[in-house]
Amino acid sequence: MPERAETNSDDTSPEVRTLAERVFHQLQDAIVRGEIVPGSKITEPGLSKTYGISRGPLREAMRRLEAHRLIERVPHVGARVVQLSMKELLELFDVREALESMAARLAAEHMTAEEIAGLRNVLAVHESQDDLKRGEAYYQREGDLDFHYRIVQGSHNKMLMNLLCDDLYYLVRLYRTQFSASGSRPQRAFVEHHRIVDAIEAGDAELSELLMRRHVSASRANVADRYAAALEQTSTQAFSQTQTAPEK
Amino acid sequence: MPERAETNSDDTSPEVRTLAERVFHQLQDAIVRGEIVPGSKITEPGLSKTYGISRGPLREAMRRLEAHRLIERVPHVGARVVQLSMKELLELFDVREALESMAARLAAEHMTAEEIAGLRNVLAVHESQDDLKRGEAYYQREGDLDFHYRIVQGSHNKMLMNLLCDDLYYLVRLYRTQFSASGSRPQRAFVEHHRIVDAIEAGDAELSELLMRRHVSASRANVADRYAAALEQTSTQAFSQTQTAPEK
DNA sequence: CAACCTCTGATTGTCGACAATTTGATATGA
DNA sequence: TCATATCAAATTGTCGACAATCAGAGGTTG
Repeated sequence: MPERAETNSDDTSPEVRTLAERVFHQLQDAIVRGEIVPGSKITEPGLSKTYGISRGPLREAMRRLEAHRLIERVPHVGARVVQLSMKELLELFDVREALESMAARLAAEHMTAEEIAGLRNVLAVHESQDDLKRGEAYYQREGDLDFHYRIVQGSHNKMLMNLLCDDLYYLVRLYRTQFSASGSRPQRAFVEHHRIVDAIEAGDAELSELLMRRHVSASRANVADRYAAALEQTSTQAFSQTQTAPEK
Repeated sequence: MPERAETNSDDTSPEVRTLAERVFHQLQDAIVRGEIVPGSKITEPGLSKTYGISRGPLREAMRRLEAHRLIERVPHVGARVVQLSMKELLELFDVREALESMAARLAAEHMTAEEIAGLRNVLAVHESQDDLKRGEAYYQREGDLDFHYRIVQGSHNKMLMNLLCDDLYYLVRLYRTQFSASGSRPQRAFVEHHRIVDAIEAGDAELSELLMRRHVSASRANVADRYAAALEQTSTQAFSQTQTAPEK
């Protein structure tokens, strides 16, 4: 539970001792949650006024957002929030498949008993919420990432953790708000999660890797299928936007 | 050949229209080449004077270097050039194994005839230099990366390209200057390179992935073995530094 | 009417100065 | 001698102002 530090609305959180840090996290949250509409242009004077800080720290925060691929900057022109195309989304899934399968393999080798217990606990929470039948949204939105988070942590590979947790997962969350449709194959994904934990607990590195690879791959295929179906009946309801022109 | 834009000693290169951009690339090169000694502290006034720019753009460049994991910053304290430990180096190899095997798989599916021809040409250049028996240094240092570069490009996955070429490969080069010893298994790696290209040309995605995975894994094992051997005879000559205390 | 040019407004890039914090040294005391 | 407290120098964080550049409105010309 104390993993991610979110909804830290303001002031002196543990690691936010500088204005640039704080506004970086605030902007990151705002973008991931869709509060700043994807594709829209963001100007330095505007943000400077909104967050009540000077342009100096703001520019540093934007540089970090750019490095995390949450905004795109063009010299002398400006910056705008990224807008993932379906192509880029599928690319993201390929990277996740490679990285997370490796993470699962390493997790099977290095995860401690406590970490495995915590992982099982996450599954239990999901199960209870799934029984309530209304947890689907939460399950797919944040709970699913909790599961993947813990496995990456269990790999005990700091570089892997940085890549997945600090870079890619924010993009995943951004996608989930951009394409309003959630993955929506809860029960199947749920079973897969259990199988993966079983393999990790058994210390079966190869199986863990294989199952995680299939899990991500299936998720990717699901998204691709739904997209194709939505394209068929051009009444694009499920996928709110596909390639809408950048506004303003 | 026009791939990487290096040795752009100064001024108006194609994409370097701002001071922050330029000093970023200059610092990146200086760090990767070891001109700035790893672990040493770098101060803003110092760099500001060295490169003749104000601290504003300099700080933005440093933020980018931080995002690329080439320097480490502590708020209110300062920044220092990263110093890879053997543990981190092995972690880097695990990430490369995951990412590059995926890249090889995608390359087998998407690489064009021209790209494959270019790849074969790279191998030919390596071969001729290997015949000269003195190309070992080049082969292991830059030529090897050329090969991997092209395969990643051939994956046609922009996200993968960004991760590997913009982030990890600079770390790889940094490691090669830090641990002065080169990988040094040229002939074997050379054969493996050929096998991989064969598989890609045949469009065999699974085989390409497997061979690349083994290739990176073998490289990792080689480094680990050499390190263990160097540790045995504590006269650490091959590995210049293992965990030297940060200086100054 | 369309294409091109000009100019204005706004935004980005850069700089120097001031405030806040840390680090290391010096001095003081037990 | 060791530990602690104080202080000064340097470095980092932040700000406001100026210069350079771009996007769009409006007018001109073919």
